[in-house]
Amino acid sequence: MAGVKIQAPKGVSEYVPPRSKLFEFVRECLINPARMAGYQLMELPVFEDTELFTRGVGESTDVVSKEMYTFTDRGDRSITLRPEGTAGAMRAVIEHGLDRGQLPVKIWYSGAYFRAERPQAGRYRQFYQVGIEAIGLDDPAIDAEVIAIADAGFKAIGLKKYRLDITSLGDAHSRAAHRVDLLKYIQGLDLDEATVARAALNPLRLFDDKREEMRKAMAAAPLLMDYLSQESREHFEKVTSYLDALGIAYELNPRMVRGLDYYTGTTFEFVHELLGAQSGIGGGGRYDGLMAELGGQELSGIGFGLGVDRALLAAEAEGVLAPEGFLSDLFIIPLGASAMVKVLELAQELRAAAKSVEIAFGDRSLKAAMKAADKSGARYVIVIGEEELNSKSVELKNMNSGVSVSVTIDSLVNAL
RNA sequence: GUGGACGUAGCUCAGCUGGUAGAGCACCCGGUUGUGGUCCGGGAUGUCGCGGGUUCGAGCCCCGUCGUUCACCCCA
Repeated sequence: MAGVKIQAPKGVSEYVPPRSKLFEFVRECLINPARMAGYQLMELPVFEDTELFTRGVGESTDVVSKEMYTFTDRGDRSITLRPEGTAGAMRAVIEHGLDRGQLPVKIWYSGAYFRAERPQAGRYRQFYQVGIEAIGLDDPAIDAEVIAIADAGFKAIGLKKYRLDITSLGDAHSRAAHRVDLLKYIQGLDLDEATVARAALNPLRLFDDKREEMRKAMAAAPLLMDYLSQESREHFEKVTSYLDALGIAYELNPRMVRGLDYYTGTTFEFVHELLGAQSGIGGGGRYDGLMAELGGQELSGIGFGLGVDRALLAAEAEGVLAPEGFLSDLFIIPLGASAMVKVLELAQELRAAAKSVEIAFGDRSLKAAMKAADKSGARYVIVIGEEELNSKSVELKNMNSGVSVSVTIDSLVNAL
């Protein structure tokens, strides 16, 4: 009778209790620093016009050329499930004219993203990110702040075993000059077909090849850092000096490669030590041409995307537990049908007073209800039956110490 | 997209050279009157991922498929 079992689509990440508690904690940690710095929420669609990504992210990127979930809707429009957040955020900023108001525009967002890749540890087809964008400011101090906000998020989670890689991709002139020399260098190498194809799309990608022989082959390749214009170099030096002042450790990594075409200038990546092949827990950088490319004002911008799934994996690898603040304050056990009404009322009242309350539902034995109270992790438990309804007082039991004290029902709020 | 490993109760796994399945944990009930965590007793649970093949007979062998996982590619 029962049909074939329906499973979640391949490679999606989903979180159910008890692990979802840690997910909630991790995501909150990553969002909060942005709020504390005056960034405001932007709630965006998960699907967009396909062209937004081909134009914004770049057709030469793997993300766009082979990892997008694209479909045609009923109006014959080409729609794509967002593979990243920045392009959509820029589109919304332009569409709502935020770029014509006070600058910088500082926003944060969080949600699901989609990439049709082969799943792997820390790599999912639907995954979660927290991102921020600061638009309309060239000040290197904002670069440092953006990086500091990401770092604060990881620290809030309790992560320790990660490092920050940072580099500068310079401006268009710097990159063009470097590209000529890099291509010349690459032509002198004996490469396989696939690698030649990659080099044609974006020669910088070869710096990221994990194969030992390629690492050796690229060891003497010209570095973009050596081609930076005076202006780019000064900007970058200020960014790093600010990070020094903030006590944020970083590693200059001139071979760092980012997968999205819009990056310019300062770029960075947070890498966790315990994560395996998919070790990047967050990354970002400047995208000084993106706004104009998408039809907006000629404004520079900088932002990041932090991987909630990977940060969670990192937290687990480091033994971080969800804090106790996620447990209930009180667990109420009604005894007998007449007590339930009072219990529902009481719970409503206490919750309105910001106390978290759980109720033992169902007609189960007191012993079973106590066990449920124990497992819920609630701090206190009370039983409400005939006696309590008459006396208007309850035994407030501390589940940790096992000690209980008698308090009136009216004074419960204060006792918790 | 390419390559390797794996797929047995909710979870972690065992299952000898093929003879129609087991453990631990979790879960439920109980250990006499309304208070959990330990202990004791009892209990439910599986189309052995799915489909096909070989065989008298397959969880164990073969093929396919779906999924998981690890790496490459790529990236959060």
